[in-house]
Amino acid sequence: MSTRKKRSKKSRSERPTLKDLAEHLDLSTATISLVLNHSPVAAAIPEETQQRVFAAAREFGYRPNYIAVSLRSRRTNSIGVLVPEVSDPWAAEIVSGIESHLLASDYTYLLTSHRRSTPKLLRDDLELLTRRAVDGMILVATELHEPPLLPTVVISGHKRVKGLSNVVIDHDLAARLALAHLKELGHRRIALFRGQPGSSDTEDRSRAILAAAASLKIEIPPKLTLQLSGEEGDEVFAPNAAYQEGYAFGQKLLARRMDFTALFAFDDASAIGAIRAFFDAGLRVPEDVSVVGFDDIQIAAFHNPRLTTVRQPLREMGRIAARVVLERINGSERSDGSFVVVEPELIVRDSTGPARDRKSKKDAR
Amino acid sequence: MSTRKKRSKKSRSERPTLKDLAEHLDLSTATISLVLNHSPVAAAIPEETQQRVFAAAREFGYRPNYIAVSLRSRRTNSIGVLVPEVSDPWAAEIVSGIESHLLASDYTYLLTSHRRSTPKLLRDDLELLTRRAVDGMILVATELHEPPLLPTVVISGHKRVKGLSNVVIDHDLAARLALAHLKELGHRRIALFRGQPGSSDTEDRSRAILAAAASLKIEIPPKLTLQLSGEEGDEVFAPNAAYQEGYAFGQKLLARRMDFTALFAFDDASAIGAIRAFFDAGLRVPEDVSVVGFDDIQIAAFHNPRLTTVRQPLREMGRIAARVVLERINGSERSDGSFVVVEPELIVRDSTGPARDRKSKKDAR
DNA sequence: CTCACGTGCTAAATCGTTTTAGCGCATTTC
DNA sequence: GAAATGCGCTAAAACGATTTAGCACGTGAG
Repeated sequence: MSTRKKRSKKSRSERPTLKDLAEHLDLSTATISLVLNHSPVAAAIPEETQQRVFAAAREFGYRPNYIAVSLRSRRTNSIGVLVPEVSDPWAAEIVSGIESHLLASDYTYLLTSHRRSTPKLLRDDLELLTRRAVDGMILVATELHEPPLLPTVVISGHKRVKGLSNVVIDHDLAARLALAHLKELGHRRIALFRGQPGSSDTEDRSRAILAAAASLKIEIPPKLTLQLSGEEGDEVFAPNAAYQEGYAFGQKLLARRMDFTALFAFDDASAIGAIRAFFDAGLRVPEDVSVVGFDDIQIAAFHNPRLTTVRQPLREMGRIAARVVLERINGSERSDGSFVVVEPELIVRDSTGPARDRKSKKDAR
Repeated sequence: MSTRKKRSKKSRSERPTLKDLAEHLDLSTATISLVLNHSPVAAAIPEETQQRVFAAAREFGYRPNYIAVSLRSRRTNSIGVLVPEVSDPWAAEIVSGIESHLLASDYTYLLTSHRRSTPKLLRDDLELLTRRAVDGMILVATELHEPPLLPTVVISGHKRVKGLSNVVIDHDLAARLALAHLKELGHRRIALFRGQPGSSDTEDRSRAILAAAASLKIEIPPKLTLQLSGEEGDEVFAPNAAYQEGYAFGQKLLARRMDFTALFAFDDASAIGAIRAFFDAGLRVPEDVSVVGFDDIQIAAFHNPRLTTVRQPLREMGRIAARVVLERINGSERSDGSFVVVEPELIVRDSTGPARDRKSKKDAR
């Protein structure tokens, strides 16, 4: 191949550019670009020339420089994804769903964790992603208070903000499913873990649970509702915060008068933490206390006891969010302040059982 | 401010460019760039002009266009990170460590999962990242067989390849810690889960374990060693594969003659899966079988029973890997085929206990 | 013969920055 | 009085693509 010689004339190991091809083919870069991109303008170029171009591109292993293309086209084919913490299994599963749709659509994503930091730092994260010129954003469980500058969708957000799309779960249904199940098992007075104040799901879920409890005549006394991350106002975000807090709050619950027969935890992680605390205090689950989680993260089905939980289709939600941002970016989709609502599902496993009657329970401590 | 007027003359909502500033200040873009970047050349420019430039930049909210800077400087300040699967808690924790170092160093990263696909597809992943013009790569538990084109470090890799840096754990120490612990508890014949054939840790860990077993006179019969993902050769990667396989293999183990008193699992996930299988078969852990995991993922301390495991400092390994790529990219670090070795630690919890003697065990089934 | 149109391309602008070479002028040096 | 130096800045090229306007030439119609 004489071409090899020609190529090495310029540079050994660098990737070939359009200019290199142009020189080799004795054509202009314009022509080559037109042909390679199957531009309609290229219709006028005879088949034979086109073949020469394709052949050369193949031979040289030509790949367009992404940066240059981005500069010209003003799009990077990348999405910014902001999660509370990557190593949280719940978030990881959503990210996995986002990823699968994005990569299949020839997009990449930049991931950042805000670690539940202050709103001010959150602005920095958004600023970072914007500076990196992402085409759109997906915010996971993170509330945005002002209209975004880019196509944005938030997963588990509930604010109706202009320019924002939301993917949410039907919390009323979720609450009814879980509480009806507990009621059927005889539970009448239960404890509740509310979410972190920063988490965008917290308010809506609590509201729905309280409403369902009222209509089902289940008591959830304020004394027995604990807000995760609520009291210490900690800036530092421990890696295993979710389990850890469930544990601490399980203990806190036990320290109060133990007149509840079930716990509805904010998520599976805090449920598992609480179960650990109950075990350590000599209680059994579900014999002494029933526990219902939320999310159905992977471990839920393998934990001991297997966790009864309200399943969120996390992966699916990620995929939907990805689809929606791409639609907003590429299409003429209006979807301002739109909501996509997905259905929860109650997965009954082994962490819930018939309620003990109150008196014997008190002895159990 | 008359500037406001001047700005809106050109474009309302677009970000201001150097040219906009230049027009406004009646200077050239060159000068402004020089000043803003504190270039030594700018030393000749009088303090007063510099202040004018800074002030205007602040007022206009000027941010250099990342794409343009990248095109010129031929670096994107981004790293490609390739993991088997994002939602695997083990990988997620490593990613979290990578992220913390990278973001602190003003780098971002592109994450992709290869989902243990074929080597051919893996090439596609690398190709994708290369096309996206990352400055370097971190491969997690993924073997590379040829010298990389970019600064690359692999976590848990063991190939000594030119141009590759490795972050590995001391598997000999890990094996000795775990097996000595089991021996002390009276275990003499144990089962073993080997890793997935694709996982770069598999071989080294197995070798170390077999060596340690030999020197401690512990039997690990081939009949009782199972290779995860080894037999079905499945292309499809289930999300919860790790737990699931542990479960399936726990059952498989029970189906064989149950003449082992302990299981050393390849990782915590398969350990937890196996424990689930043992429970479902009516066995207790650790009373009937002891189980040792590997990794110490977050759930390990909260599982029931709490998992005894060989701790890998996953987050730390991620951070180290990030540090090393950045050194390779920016510095004159040679580090060709270098190895950074981190220390494992045995965390004894509740999934291991004294070995039952053989006969009574057999009855237990 | 002239005009229109089609064919097969290319020149040049553009995206937004960085950076090198150097210009024009004033002052100092010998 | 010529040469050197310093000052304060700028022109222009470069990074690697995309895309619009249009050129030069040939053919066919009227």
